[in-house]
Amino acid sequence: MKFEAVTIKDIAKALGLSTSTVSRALRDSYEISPETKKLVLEYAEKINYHPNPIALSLRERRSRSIGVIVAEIANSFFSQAIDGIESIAYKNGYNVIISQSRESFEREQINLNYLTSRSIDGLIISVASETKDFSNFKDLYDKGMPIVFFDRIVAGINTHKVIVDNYQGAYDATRHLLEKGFKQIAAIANNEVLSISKERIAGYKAALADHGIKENDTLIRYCAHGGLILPEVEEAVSGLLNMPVRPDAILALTDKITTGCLYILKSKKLTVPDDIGLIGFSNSDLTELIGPPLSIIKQPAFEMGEIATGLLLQLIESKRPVTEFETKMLAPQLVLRESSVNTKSKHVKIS
Amino acid sequence: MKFEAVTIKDIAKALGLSTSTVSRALRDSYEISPETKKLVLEYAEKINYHPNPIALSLRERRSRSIGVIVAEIANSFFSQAIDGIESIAYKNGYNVIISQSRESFEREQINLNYLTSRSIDGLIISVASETKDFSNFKDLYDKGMPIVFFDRIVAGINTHKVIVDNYQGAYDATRHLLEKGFKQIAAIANNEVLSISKERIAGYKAALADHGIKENDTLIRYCAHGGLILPEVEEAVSGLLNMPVRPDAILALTDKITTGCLYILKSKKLTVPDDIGLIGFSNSDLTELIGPPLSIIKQPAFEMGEIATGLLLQLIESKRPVTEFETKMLAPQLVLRESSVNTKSKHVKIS
DNA sequence: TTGTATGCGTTATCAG
DNA sequence: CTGATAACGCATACAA
Repeated sequence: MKFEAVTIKDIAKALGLSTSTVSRALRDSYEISPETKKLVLEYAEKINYHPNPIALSLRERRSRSIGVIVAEIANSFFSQAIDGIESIAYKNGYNVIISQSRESFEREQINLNYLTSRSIDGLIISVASETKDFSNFKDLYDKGMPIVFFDRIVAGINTHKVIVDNYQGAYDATRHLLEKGFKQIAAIANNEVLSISKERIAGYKAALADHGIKENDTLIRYCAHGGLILPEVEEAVSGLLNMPVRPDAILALTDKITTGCLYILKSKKLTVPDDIGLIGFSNSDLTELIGPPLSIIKQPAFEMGEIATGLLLQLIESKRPVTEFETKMLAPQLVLRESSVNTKSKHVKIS
Repeated sequence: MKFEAVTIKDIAKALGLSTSTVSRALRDSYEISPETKKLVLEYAEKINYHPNPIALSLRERRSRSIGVIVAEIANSFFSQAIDGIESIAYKNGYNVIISQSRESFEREQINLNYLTSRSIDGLIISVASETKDFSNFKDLYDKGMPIVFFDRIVAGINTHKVIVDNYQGAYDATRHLLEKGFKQIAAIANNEVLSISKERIAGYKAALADHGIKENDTLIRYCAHGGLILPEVEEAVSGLLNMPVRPDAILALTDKITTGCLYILKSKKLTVPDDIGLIGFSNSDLTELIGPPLSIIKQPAFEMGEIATGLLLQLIESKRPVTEFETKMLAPQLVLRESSVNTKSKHVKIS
């Protein structure tokens, strides 16, 4: 009843051959007699032999598995990205080991250590909102670990990064609100240090500037922990609503924050867009059903996962270090509920 | 620049010791001189030594990783369950390797083979809707692989299973529709062979019977592929709407089907509950924001993942075969939007 | 207390 | 064409 798997040795013994011969037969090696080969293959099939992947890993110094670290699995954006990651990994015979940072630097680093130390061949990561110190990523990368960053990237490490055009997404969203007649547009972003926050806030500011509206930093709120808990978003929203001059619209810059805003506005009995304007990043497949109609900015999460994995496997298998700074950019999709749907998607390589 | 990790051998060489001594020092073994131990530990710390988990796995015949197979990662129910799984695994030092069947039997079996053959210590699985042949699970289990089924379980294998009280959930939902005055209640379920379909349909029928309504099998539709693609749900919905006597309400028996119904009804410009009643299983964190108010049945997915993992780790670590048939049951939560929120949760052990 | 030898399952190298 | 041997990194039974 014990779980005893069959090994090459078992086959060798049963057939009166040496393990090396059996190995060669299974590997379809060049020098092997057809009869022996047939014999071995048939017997292996019969007793349902499968090579032990761990032994293979030890020998080949590769685990054929890639690590993934995201803030939260149960978040539409990330789960869609993981879907894409798994798809490509599966096609290429790789396993996907997932772990979540829950926006905690400490937990991220523990997972990082845990996954690395040679049990993964490469890493795909979207950094935690708390993370300010990227030296461990840098060290790991310098030691030769293939890494691809996605969504929340780390500047200063010359490896692949997969992101949407966050600047443009936020710009478009802000412009949409402006065109709808909103004037005092507030923005709620994830932690200030994150690449996505910086880029999105920059797009927001640019849109305001282009419409001749003076930016006002008191209208910008950050959620230090990525809005992981509702009270954090509530504080931001309440802070905005209690301002002397109340903003007339909110731009929510992540999935989590958009959802948070929806709940809080609902609890405060504020309807969108009559009482207050709202547009936000969201990847839920239900946002388009939310009433009153809510315009959203949707990221091509699945595709980002696919692309990131393709690049990572390329890095892993070519074994060559990335010598040039490459970034793939995809445009996020602005889904306007009141007007037409604007679907643009493109790849841009920037240097 | 190559990724050369430091090994015990490196430490041994540097310190002029044997690998076994170093190993013992690191393992905090019984007989080892304090000085040597200190020396080794400090040096290991200094050069950032981490044991190679693959070598450990080979030697200990355990990988400290568990496999998870679900239909789709990008599905709220499953991603929440995976969240729970990862939480417990993380706490216990286990890795989680995920893969998706996409409701395909073939892909499920490939993943199964892939994950097993000794690279995982245990398996948590929710079977694909296509799967009718469970012999591979049975064989695997008989060979000693610890397995825990969740949500979509397999009868006839005496191992742990984690499910909600599907019968009761569907019963409550149906009763809710009946109490709202709906008479002709249709049901759309996942593949007929699935445990969840059978249990939920049974609950649905029982509620009808208890209200003196004769069950009508033409009002029950199944999605052979779990409603993975929208057209499949559309066919079911359209079929129902085109019936001579059109049903006045729909009970959607999975997340995917509920979302599908919402989209299809919307495209047909039918509003809920004025044009047609609707209640469904859903785990999205946005369903409660959908307008008009939609009542849903929400499963404790996160907790199910946690419990399944706890049980699995117990199986793995105790190494004893499950001798008694155990099933943990949790009541699903009926979230009634129009009335009060009914939150009941309990553990029931059935035999 | 420490060192030597062995094995976990596999493949590559080198003899035969 | 096939077999013996070493090695991947680690832990342990056995020797010293």
